[in-house]
Amino acid sequence: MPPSADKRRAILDGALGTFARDGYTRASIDAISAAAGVSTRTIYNHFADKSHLFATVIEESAGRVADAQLDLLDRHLRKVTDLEADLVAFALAWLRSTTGFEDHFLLVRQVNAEARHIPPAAIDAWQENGPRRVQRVLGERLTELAERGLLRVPDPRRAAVHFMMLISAHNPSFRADRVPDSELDDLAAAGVHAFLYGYHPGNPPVG
Amino acid sequence: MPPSADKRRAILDGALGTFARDGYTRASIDAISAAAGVSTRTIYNHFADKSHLFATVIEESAGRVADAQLDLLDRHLRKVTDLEADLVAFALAWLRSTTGFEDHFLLVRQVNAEARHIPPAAIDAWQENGPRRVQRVLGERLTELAERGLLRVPDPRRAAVHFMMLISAHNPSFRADRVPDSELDDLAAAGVHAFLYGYHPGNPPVG
DNA sequence: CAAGTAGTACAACGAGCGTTGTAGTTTCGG
DNA sequence: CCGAAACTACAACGCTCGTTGTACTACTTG
Repeated sequence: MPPSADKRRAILDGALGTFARDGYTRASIDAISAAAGVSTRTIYNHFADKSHLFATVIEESAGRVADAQLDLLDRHLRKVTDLEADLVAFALAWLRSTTGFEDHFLLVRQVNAEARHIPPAAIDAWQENGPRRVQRVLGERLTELAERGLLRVPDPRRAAVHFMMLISAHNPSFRADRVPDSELDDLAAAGVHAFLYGYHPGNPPVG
Repeated sequence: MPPSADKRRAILDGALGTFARDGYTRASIDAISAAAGVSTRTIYNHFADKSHLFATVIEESAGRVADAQLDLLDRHLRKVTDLEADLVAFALAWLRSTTGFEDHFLLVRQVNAEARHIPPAAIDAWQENGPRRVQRVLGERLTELAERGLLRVPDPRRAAVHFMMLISAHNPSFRADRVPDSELDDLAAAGVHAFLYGYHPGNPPVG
């Protein structure tokens, strides 16, 4: 009888929510086991200790989020016909998708806060398995658009980061405060507009 | 003999560093008192409890950082002659100034992670006393530039946020990894260029 | 059906923490 | 120089937590 994959899944799900909401230190093994519907002992049968559980949770969750985002990239930026409209549609889909992964992005903020207390290897596994993968592919799509003459992209990775920051620019210092649904369209449209034309008065050229 | 202002300052300084590095939960009163060179009892003579101490630390620190940033705004964006060069100089000064406030920005990440466990009033006091003040003034400066015909700024607050995000766009998901000094110039220059001209191939207009 | 193992409930441990009380010491204004 | 009160050192309290051991139950597989 091998350790059950179902229990493992339940533990990871419960741990994600608990770590995300309470942070590493505050999240007790008891609380995680309760959230997972599992005994504390079972957690220790699946994971060596709390820190290994945490590292597994963040890497696994980042992988799933990155998969979803890569899917969005594929669906929106493979065939672009109306540059600005398609970028806005993509930005909106991107923003809306974050609603389904709230615990994950909460957890990312926990990682940012706890960085000093997390082994660099775990940080790197998370970054590589998640954000960096997405940034690379977004950079590739932007490069394709540049090759079609629709953009000017001297540094794909930087352009990808600029794009992501602009479309999610709500409150730079406090990511926890939510964007009201009614402002999502504005946020995406303004972000894409700034990404394309900046704030120089000559732009957009034909405006 | 009123409670000593020196001791209060020492407590706030020690608490800032300890909270910033270890987070609210992990930072023990013993560790804070040791960092401050003060007995634990003195902390409780100055502050009601740990949570009030934390709220005071973040608000106070945010105020000092905001003052420094407002100073930079005054020095760089009052008289602009060469738009792009002056913005790059401002961006660089801004980025360099963060080096002197590392503990503060660490603390901000802790607040982002702990948001659910901090009273909304404390969050608001921090936001108002710090980031929002700076965003408003940056918005005003950008508006002045727009009135001189140097920019097109439909929404000052949004433009301010876009500017700040673009010039500090290093790793969106992991703010803890430092920008090497050698890349600061590139970061500022690329951020300002994107802010002015975006990624549309027609820009910059005169090339 | 029989056996072995995953899972559970529960108790126990040692350690750390926030907070308070107390008694002694330092410091500073009058 | 004296007295009030700010400060310190220290012990104690009640609580929580990570982790482990143990004895019992449930399930799956041969």
